[in-house]
Amino acid sequence: MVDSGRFRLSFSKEERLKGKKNIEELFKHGSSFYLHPLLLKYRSKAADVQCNQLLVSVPKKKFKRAVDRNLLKRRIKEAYRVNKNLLGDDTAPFFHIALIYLDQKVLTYSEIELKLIELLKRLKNQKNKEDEKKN
RNA sequence: AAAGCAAGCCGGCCCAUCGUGCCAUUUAGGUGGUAAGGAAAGUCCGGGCAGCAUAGAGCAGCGUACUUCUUAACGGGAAGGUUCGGGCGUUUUGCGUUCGGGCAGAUAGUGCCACAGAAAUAUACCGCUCUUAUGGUUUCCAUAGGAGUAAGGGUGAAAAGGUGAGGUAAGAGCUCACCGGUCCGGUAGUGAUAUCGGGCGUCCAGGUAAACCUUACGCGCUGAAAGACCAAAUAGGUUCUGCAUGGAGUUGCUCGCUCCUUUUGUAGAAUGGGUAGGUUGAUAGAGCUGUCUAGUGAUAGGCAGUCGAGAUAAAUGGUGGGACUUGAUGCUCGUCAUCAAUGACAGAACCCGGCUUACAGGCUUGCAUUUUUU
RNA sequence: CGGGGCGUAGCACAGUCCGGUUAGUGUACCUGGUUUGGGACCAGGGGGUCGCAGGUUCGAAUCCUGCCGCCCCGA
Repeated sequence: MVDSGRFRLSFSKEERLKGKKNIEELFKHGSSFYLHPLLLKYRSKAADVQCNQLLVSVPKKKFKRAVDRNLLKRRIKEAYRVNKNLLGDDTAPFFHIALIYLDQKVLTYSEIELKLIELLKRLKNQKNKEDEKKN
């Protein structure tokens, strides 16, 4: 399942972050990058997960209409789906990731994708550093 | 044909490809099917469903308010009544028609009615009329007082029915006619009411109940985070068993034995509650489509066909191409090319019936206007 | 999903329950005075679709209805 998911650019239920505990832990102890308009929070989870897990959030305060929030979440999830191989191979550690949209306007898909690629590259670098430390 | 008003309906297409939820199938790859709305929205009403409460009735509280009907129910809807306003027709101030807004009770009681005004629920400020006294220029006028008066003036949103005639010192439903009001009776209607006849001038007399209130009717409370079920890890509860231990008795002492509303520790087993988490509730229903019957209609009933999302940190998106609409630009002015808007409002969260609000564009019907053709 | 509250001058608030005088207070702003000048102080002044739209009423910031915006609470 995990391998096929990685090669086929899928984004299935297993790759979504859920559960109150997981999310509270991520927001309490996770590190973060910010690149307008996205805030990326992450926390490495070596042991108990089989793949990276993602959570997307668009604040209700910024977008009152449910249509706008759904559209942005879909665009972000799509951008992650297409570009998630930038995080590298399927070796541990895996991450819990939260993407929070912080702009006031609805940006187009191409704009969001560019920023997300940049963020994923940064996260990859962070992962490599951690590996070096271990070695 | 054009623009306008009203009502109703539709409200986003096609192909390829990469992905998402659910269902089916399959040897685990995969394949097939299916996937938001008319408002899914606001959460303003009403139900279903679930738990708790509950003998019955009343009080309190909340809601509704012309009539009849409709419905599971409603503050929704239908038909009717009445009144006000607009349009049209007739005709002349009535009737008809159409569109829209209202609708229990103000003689059951209480409260309030600022400012202005003499007076705001009761009144004599100015005025009008008669009269007494005094004075004068003795027809008449002035001053002071008494009586009558609600016609006129002025104030105000509002001043004890309107118009006309008679009447009078001046006036007044004081009297009369008409209109309006109210009460009683007849007739028509299920009824709101309508209409006819008669009585009432003590016609008892303002507004406000979206002030308290009265009357009639309705409502138990909570809300899917309801409720039901399964249940890891950790800690702890209860019971049983083993071992160790404390106290009392037996005894001179120890062991042993017996007892303790069984002290404490430890090991094992069983068991209930219950958290994370999961399953269910939860998608075939007051369903949809067609047709027939009943009814003015809302709606009801029969028959036939049909299954159209079921997520839960929450499923519909990305890319490329083509139609279509709109806008801009270009010019060899064509129903051509290029570019842009990827085209309104807006995303199911237990389910229904309504209401309210948002909505680009298109289509249909009706109404009246203008131009062209016959 | 359910419940509650708020919206009044540039800003922070009264007034709303129980309708009626010019919608008031502080601060900010403007003008003048005071001072060598500034601050503080004193005097005067301007500034309001009372969130929007309907309705009830003679009269609405206030009562009723429907919208809009903001904030808070409940797992």
